[in-house]
Amino acid sequence: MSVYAFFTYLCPMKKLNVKDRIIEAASNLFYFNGYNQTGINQIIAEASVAKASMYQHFRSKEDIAVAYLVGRHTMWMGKLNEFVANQDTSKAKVISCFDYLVEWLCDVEFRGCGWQNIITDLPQDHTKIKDQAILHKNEVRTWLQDLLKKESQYSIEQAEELGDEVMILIEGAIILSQIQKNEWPINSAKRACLKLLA
Amino acid sequence: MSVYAFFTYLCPMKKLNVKDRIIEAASNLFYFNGYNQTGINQIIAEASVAKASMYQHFRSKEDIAVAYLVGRHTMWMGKLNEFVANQDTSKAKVISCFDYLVEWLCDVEFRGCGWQNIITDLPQDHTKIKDQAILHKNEVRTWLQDLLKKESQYSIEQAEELGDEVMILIEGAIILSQIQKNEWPINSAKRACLKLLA
Amino acid sequence: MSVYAFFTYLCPMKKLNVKDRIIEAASNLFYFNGYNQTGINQIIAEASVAKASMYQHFRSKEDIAVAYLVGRHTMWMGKLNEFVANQDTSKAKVISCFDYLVEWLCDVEFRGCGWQNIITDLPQDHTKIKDQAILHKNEVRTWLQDLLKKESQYSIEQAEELGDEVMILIEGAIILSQIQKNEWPINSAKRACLKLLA
Amino acid sequence: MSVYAFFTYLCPMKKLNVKDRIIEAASNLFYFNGYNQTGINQIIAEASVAKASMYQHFRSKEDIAVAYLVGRHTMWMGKLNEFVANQDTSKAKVISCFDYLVEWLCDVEFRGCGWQNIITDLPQDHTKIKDQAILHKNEVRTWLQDLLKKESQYSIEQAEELGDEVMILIEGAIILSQIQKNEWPINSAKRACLKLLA
DNA sequence: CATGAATGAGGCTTCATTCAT
DNA sequence: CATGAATGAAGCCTCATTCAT
Repeated sequence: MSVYAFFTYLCPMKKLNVKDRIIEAASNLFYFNGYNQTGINQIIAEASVAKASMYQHFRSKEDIAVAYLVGRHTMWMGKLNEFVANQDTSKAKVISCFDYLVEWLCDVEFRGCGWQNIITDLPQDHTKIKDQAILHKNEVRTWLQDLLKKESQYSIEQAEELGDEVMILIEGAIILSQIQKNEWPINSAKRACLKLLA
Repeated sequence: MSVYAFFTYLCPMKKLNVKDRIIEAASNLFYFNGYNQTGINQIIAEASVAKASMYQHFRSKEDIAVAYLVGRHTMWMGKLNEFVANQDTSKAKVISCFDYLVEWLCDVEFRGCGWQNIITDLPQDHTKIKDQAILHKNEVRTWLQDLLKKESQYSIEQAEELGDEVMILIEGAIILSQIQKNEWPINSAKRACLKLLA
Repeated sequence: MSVYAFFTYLCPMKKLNVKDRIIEAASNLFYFNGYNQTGINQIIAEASVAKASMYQHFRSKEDIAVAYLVGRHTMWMGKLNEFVANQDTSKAKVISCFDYLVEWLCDVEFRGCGWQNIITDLPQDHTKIKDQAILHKNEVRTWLQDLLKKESQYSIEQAEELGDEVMILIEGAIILSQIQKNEWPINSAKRACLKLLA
Repeated sequence: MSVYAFFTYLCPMKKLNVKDRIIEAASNLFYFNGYNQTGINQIIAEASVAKASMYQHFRSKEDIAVAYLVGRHTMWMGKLNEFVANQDTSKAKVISCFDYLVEWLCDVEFRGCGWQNIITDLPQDHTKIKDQAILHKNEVRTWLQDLLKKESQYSIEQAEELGDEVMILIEGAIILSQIQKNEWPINSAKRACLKLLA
């Protein structure tokens, strides 16, 4: 299965306890099938956990989703940092983000972004989930800006603006490749990124 | 209510018949609340229609969504064309797309793209809806490329590449402004667009 | 298709008018799929008739079923009489009834008796349909008794008793072959009939 | 109420739990009103159970029917064995089956056979119910044959043939008495049985 | 004689959650 | 820490029938 699937990424050696089994099961179901498409019963079946045991650890389905997103953030940022580590310059790291996207999204058959996917069709009151999305996207944004700020080529202001622009290319590439089930949007985004950072 | 809300855009004068009442009610609910958050009962209540009347016109909830997306496409492209009409050059029209985004998305309180929102959390077998999203995005893509091809500044190849890059900026701006509930992503996207088309 | 399927048996040459088209369509659907499994919409679709046209000819679904049963009675008794016509003696005619059952039931893949099938799962108030079943079974009963009364071998009383016994063998053979989807019950019934009429 | 009505036959003393309450309510409704005439809502109302509780115990309405038929089989065979127990010979036991039919069918006002009634008007895909009918009828058939094999009067072959013939008389008597709402078919069947076993 | 839109009642099933054990 | 029974609300959909045209 996809290396981007298992939450096990976070603790690959230990036998998982109940809470982590729930999170892992829910993570794969939420990401690959969707939050609304995933029922509580599916989660406990997949996790081999009793229903009330689950509600002992999580107040609601939304809370499980929050745990899923927290874990996914750690995993996703970890993989990203790993991926760009072998690039020499900050600018090269930023550009190689798009290679990361290709690897990731092809691997998950263009299932798109876990945060984008979950916030688009949610009850009005599921604010905790929406907050997670804001949090995650802000961290990615800052991560990009921080890298570009290390490039003497750009002023602080330029670095921030460029970071935002790259961020938007990333978001657009993810959602468009998901709709089209094709990697061309990621390639186009990389090309645009190269022009902007020139 | 938002000028982008009512399907009535398409036939603003006539008293709506049952089918159109259903589409209008469903359109607003699907767009503003989400496809999964909207029940058949809500739709028929809002449209003041009996349940079986609804199923006389639409085989399933998915089919209503398809009608919604078809109508929304006409509305959205119409508004876009109207908006950019007062620009002199093709390039200016493309750039003013981002002003269109600002007007639209602020008006709907950053509710995002109807097609992006509906395809991210859907049963596997809802292919008709997914096809509508592909269709819509392809039309926007072609629309952008066709405009840029009219600019003698660019070769055919350049126009196509630039069109794709602008497309990605648009998609990224929409989804990111939706998550952040803020227009900065649209402004950043416009800035990036200006650089790319320079 | 099965020669026992089409109601057309009754008027094989003429182009069918609306009423007859409805009866024919309903007949095949009621018999082969079941009364409860058959919807009004299926009937009008199969008959290529508008819904209100149908309600012009029949007050209710039950009334269509009555027309179906009346037609089926004529058809079924007609085929039976045709089948036994080449037998010389009355007793031989009665015995050959079971050959008729084999031909008929194999042809319709052991779909069983139209009257038995329709009266077993019906709203309490569908008395008109139940009456049709009583009528039909009484006619078959009388038909058998009348044949046996022609045999000088039996007294009137004996003929009536034997007729009832044969009737029961026929009913049992039909329903049991339907459950088992096999012709052995018909063969066993014929064997028993031979013993009783000996 | 009829002693043949309540599933309580199986556990007459204990206070019934939810699952058994469902089976009992459904059993009476399915048998006396028919499978198609009985809605889930009626069952849960009669059983005083919440809808979702019901679906915790049974995957579908068909599954409830299977449980009904399994329970009915135990009840029906039990009552039959009880009834014929006081007969001395195997032959007498077989013959007294028809007295059992009279007692039973008069008691239930000629409502007929639960298995015959349920398989005649069923969706194509309800195979589990149809299988139950085959199972039940096979057990009755074997039960008759086994009894007759104990009679030294008959060879094995004769016993099997006679068993089948009696089986058909039983089936015919049940369905015909149901249509006619009268016990004469059972009496005729008994008379025929006496002749065949002579 | 034909049409198809409109209906109210009800069909079966699933949801996330809580409770007693 | 685990269990699974029980729940109310809601899910999507189909029924036979009537109405205005």
